Amino acid sequence: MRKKITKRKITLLDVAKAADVSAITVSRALRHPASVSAKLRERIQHVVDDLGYVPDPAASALASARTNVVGVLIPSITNNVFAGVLRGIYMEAEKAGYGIQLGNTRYSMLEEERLLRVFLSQRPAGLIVTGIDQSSAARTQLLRADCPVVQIMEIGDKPIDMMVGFSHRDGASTATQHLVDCGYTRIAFLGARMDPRTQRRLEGFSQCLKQAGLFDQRLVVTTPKASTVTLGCELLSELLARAPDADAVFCNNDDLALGVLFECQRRQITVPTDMGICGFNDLEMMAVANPAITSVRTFREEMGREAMGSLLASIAGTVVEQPVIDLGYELIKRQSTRSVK
Amino acid sequence: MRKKITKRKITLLDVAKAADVSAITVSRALRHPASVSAKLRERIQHVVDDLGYVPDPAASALASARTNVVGVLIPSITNNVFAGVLRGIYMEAEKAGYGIQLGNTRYSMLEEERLLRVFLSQRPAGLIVTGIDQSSAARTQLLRADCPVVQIMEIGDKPIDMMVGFSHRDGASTATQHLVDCGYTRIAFLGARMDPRTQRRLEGFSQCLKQAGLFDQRLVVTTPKASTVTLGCELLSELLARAPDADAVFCNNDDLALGVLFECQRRQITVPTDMGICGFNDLEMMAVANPAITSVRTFREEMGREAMGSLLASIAGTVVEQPVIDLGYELIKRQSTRSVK
DNA sequence: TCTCTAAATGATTGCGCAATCATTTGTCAA
DNA sequence: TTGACAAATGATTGCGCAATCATTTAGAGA
Repeated sequence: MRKKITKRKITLLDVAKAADVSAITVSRALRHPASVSAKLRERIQHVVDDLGYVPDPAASALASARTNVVGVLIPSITNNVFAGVLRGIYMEAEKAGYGIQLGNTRYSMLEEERLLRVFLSQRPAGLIVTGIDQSSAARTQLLRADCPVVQIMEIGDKPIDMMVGFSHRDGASTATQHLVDCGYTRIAFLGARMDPRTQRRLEGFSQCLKQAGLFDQRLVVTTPKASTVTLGCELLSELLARAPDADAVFCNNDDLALGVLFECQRRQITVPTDMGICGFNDLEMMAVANPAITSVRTFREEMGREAMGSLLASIAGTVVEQPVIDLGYELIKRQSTRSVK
Repeated sequence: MRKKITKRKITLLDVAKAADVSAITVSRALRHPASVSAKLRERIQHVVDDLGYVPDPAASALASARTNVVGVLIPSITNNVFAGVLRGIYMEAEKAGYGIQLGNTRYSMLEEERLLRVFLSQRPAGLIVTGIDQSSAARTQLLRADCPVVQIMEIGDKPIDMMVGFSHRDGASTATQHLVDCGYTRIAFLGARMDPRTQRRLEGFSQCLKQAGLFDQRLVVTTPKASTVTLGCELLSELLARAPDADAVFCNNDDLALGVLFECQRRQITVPTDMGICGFNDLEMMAVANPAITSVRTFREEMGREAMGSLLASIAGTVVEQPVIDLGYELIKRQSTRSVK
């Protein structure tokens, strides 16, 4: 299957000879055009185009001890939420000519450590990691890394380097308070996966309800399973079996919320009067469901862009003035929650 | 922000000295354990663990003119369909110790060419590209590439090297025939993005309906916009404005189908009696919608796994016995289509 | 025990580039 | 015109590893 290459590779030296300059001058002309006179730059560029010279990243990496690849560690590649973030990351990376190496930690700290070791051995230009709950070994590796690091999705007190995210606890708390304000009194929490961010959402939920004197542990239904629409149906069924008087649910995320809506439709439970529904992330489809589903909007693509932007600035040597960026969230109230006082 | 590394890097030579063997023996012990005696292998492994030696991929790539990175070109990173494929790709790649470099062509042939040039300059171990409609320049590049290539998502006559996919035309045709068999007579096509695969689905749709004597160009509603649930609502509205008598829709994909269902609910159009709905891909949520939505199931994760599997086999030098793998599809009939004769 | 062959191990070299330091050229003010 | 200094360019070297070829050792058969 493998084809043979017959033609010898065009190297920097070939270009240099053809342009009648030294190899290093060609190298400079391509990497730091400003450091070469305009005349030479033009001549060299012409020869480069002519010969079809393409730099060898491996040789460059070896000589400079630095690649132009940014490592990105996320816990899932099928989760819609990360798709948006990745999109933002790619957009910025591409513009700047950086490549992305993606690692899937599958919500496992051990796997994260392993991938980190692999990635760091490749001398990345920078690293983007998800969340703020790295294992202490991973944290140590990241602190020692000789490249900038951005933690995304969340914000916290002790950034390894930079952070771009928002407070999941506050987002959940705001959403829950909205349900309380609507007059719902038996408000449930449906949670899948239960990763650190979901945990914090549950904290925000619990805190808010305790303050309102409405917290009931029996209304908290969680599972370690991955979140799906189907699972939303199942969790609602479980909730109703346990607590038939539940009158609202705050869902870990929008997949579950949609499943809850579908299950309510099947059970002839009227939304929002018999059951209020609130999701998290505000996926595009939330706005067109029947009824449209209230959700906490998060700025995922922007998060990716900001993360890569900070990283690139740091790689370029700029002192990043704002190492922790809080992108916030926005509660989008729709028909699935309404005042039932 | 950048930290300084003080400790010198541990190299192959350091390990070799500590184990009292030559550097190349250490290299062999790590890459081809079988070619080194068991005794030595063990001694070397011990020293490697002891010193925490990690090979430098850049040096390895330079010396061997080969990386352990597989380039993957997909047209979208937010599209659910590719998320599944990527998952399969990552699973296999990880097991074999290969890294993935992802490129987003954004449905642009020019961008694909550009990314191909970038990727090929990095001496990838293999390439996975989407579809069979590469530009002739891209195709030439791929044919010349000195690494194995897998085309995914579709199958066709002239594989560059290997292919893993299915026939979109046949899938669409089967789904359309099902609608015909149900007794629908004014069957519409809703299509977004209109990439080559969607085009072929439209071809299958048209061909089937022409054969049944039911084809009507006014029932074909397409847009270059990216597919979303919201867009499904809009396209149905457009269809009904144009042809109020439409009694079934075959949707380009499941996002649109869900949007159509939502819009039918809003308009009090009863599914499946007043309107039959069929999607494509069979995303998880199709099964739990109300009514559950008929769809053409595709085997996306398996496609990723098979593609990477073939690639790895080819990289390993195995002669791939089956260069074109047709994974087929499966029509999943649900409540959104029912006999209305 | 000796030869022959295969398996195991080693020495040398170069992959293509950028860092470092050295040198040349150009520019400006006195 | 000259000197001083900055800008532009060049020569050398080594990054860490694997390919190639050479050599040694072990094992089998006679």
